Amino acid sequence: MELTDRKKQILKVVVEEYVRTAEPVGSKAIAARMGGAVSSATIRNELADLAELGYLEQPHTSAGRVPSPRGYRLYVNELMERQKLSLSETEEINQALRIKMEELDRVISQAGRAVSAFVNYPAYVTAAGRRSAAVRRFELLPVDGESCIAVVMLDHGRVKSQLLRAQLPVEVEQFPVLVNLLNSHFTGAPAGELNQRLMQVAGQIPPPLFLLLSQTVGYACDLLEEAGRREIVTAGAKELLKLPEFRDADKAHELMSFLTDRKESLPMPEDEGPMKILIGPENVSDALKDTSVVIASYDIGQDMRGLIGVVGPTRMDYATVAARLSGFADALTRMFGTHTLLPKEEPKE
Amino acid sequence: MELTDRKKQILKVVVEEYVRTAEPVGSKAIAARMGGAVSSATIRNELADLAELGYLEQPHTSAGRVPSPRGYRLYVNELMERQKLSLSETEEINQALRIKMEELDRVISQAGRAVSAFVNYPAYVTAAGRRSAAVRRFELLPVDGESCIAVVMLDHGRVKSQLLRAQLPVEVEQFPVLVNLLNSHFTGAPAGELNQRLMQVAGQIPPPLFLLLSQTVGYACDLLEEAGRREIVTAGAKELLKLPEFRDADKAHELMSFLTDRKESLPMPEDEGPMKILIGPENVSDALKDTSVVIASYDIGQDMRGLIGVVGPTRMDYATVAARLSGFADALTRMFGTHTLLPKEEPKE
DNA sequence: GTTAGCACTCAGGGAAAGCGAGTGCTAAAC
DNA sequence: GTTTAGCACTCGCTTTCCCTGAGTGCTAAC
Repeated sequence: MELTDRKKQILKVVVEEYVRTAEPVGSKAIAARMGGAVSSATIRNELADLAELGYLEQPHTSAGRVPSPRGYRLYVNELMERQKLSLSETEEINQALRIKMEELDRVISQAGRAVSAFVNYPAYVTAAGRRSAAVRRFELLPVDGESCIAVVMLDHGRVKSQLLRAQLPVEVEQFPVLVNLLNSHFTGAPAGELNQRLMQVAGQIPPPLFLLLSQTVGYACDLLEEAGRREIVTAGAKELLKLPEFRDADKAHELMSFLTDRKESLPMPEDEGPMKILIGPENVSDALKDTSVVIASYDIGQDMRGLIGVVGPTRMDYATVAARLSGFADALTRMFGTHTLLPKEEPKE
Repeated sequence: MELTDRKKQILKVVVEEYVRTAEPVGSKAIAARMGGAVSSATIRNELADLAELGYLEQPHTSAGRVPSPRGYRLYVNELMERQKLSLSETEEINQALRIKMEELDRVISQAGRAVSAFVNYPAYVTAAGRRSAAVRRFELLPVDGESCIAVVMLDHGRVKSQLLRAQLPVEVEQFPVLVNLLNSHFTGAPAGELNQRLMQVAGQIPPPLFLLLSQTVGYACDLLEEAGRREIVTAGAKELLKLPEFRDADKAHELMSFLTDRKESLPMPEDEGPMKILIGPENVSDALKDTSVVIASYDIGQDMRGLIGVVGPTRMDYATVAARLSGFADALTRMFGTHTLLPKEEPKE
């Protein structure tokens, strides 16, 4: 038995109708939506074939048909019409991203909320460097005899600073020495190596200075580690409650717990494709076995990359979600391209 | 009719039993829990009195009794036994707060999650200054001819920095001039005044410098505004789904939306008392009319103050929540007292 | 290959019945 | 006056049963 064009057409109608109503779709309804060209009896024959081929399922004998994961997959791969965003939708995205680009974390969490509100499903957002970061430059600003501000400049122009307190007094003249030492020995190296280098210079400088030094390096290590660790922000878990498949509080609770407490297990594809759709059992995590995830990637500067994902029931409006999500990803890429949050790395390096 | 000791005792049992089981409490159960000193018939008479006095309600004729908000209030004010935290609970709190004290925001959001997990209800956390903040000191670190790092030191030793790009080249020798200007004209003032001062010096310095100056001041304004604005973090909304009163998805959704989208309306008492309990209709927001909120405050340094709140059904285990919450608040206060995140303000000022 | 017709299936909804926890009242006991 | 046993009554909840109707699968005719 082969998959004729008409069968595909019917599958498409079933998916779209089921997505809309969340109710199994009957032969009559399909015949109606196909313009009455064929009768419901014909449709029934076709439906039986589609079920046998594994594209449709039947909740029980006397109910309509529901797409199987395989059916959704075919729909997504071949049948789905690529939607374009309307002008007002594009405007909505831009509006949502019209935020002060302060820290990356904030942008990401704001983006998460916005995406979720935009697609009406829970969403998650991440950003991670493609290679490990390193300190580009150190600076120390004396505050008083016992404390100073450590300024650490990372790649991509990210700057962080913190107040340090040396327990022992340090001469102001010593600071340039320390800064020199920091910049000559502790720049350009990955976090793991910094502590080794610290050990190497341990004996060569007086204790008060070393204390400050190690505090600064420790701070830098923290920053690098934090920059390397990808932070995952989830938003809009509450959207689940609007869906009929999650009216059951236990089910909703389970997935929400997953979204908030085990974010790390959310799918984070490494490959570079612009968009990925995981349907039901295609998901690795058990908790996502009967949900679908749509993931788009966006660029942050040259070598950082982020993901936006949307989690929903397998009965998801893939066409709309895909369109909106990729619109969002594009907007983010554009925004990071033009904005000053992460200026281009200096060429002279 | 007066409120005898025995009536109070019965009310206490009703509250505690109802909190435990979420089911209306019957006369027999009460008699049993009071050691069989009186019969259920006697209890019934007392229950009728308590209902008439407004401390109890009856969902329907043939059901047991349920505390009214007034009943809970009496319980909280007079009847509730102040619980002490067990050693393991104290340890659990300390464990949860054993985090790197990086930025205030992170500490707060981590604390929110921890509190929520600890009491099994949604929680929220805030921090706000008691008076408006001001910049204590500026510093500019040249990076190359066109950009520099602005370091802004606020009260309480909070330091923030950002990379600025002047569109026009600036001589390195000019930076100390600029820093002087910044420190002499733009420190100690509230955010609102900074822009006025910027106008005053506008004509007196060359454009490239002024550009950098205004960027720096703008950055400082943002920081001050951000520091003044109290950020509210909510966590653990999903805990609601475990409660029988929120098995209804719509109800849960409504409260969750409130918790995530209209946080600002959560109760934030101004008065200094260490703990506040709002029961059902005592809440101002409609969305909280049949929930209760328990709020504790903690100190951050000398003149910042934070709140932790817990939101739950009126049928809340007030004794335990109150004990755990105040334990948490104490732990936070202690932590901020000893930690270096916000060192004491220098006395010489 | 398509269609009309028809018997069959089965979830969902509503009515009816039974159950049981709990009440309120009365009258007797303390 | 307070407490208690006894008893009739109430009423939400659960179960059962029946009915309805949407939808199917099959067969036979087109």
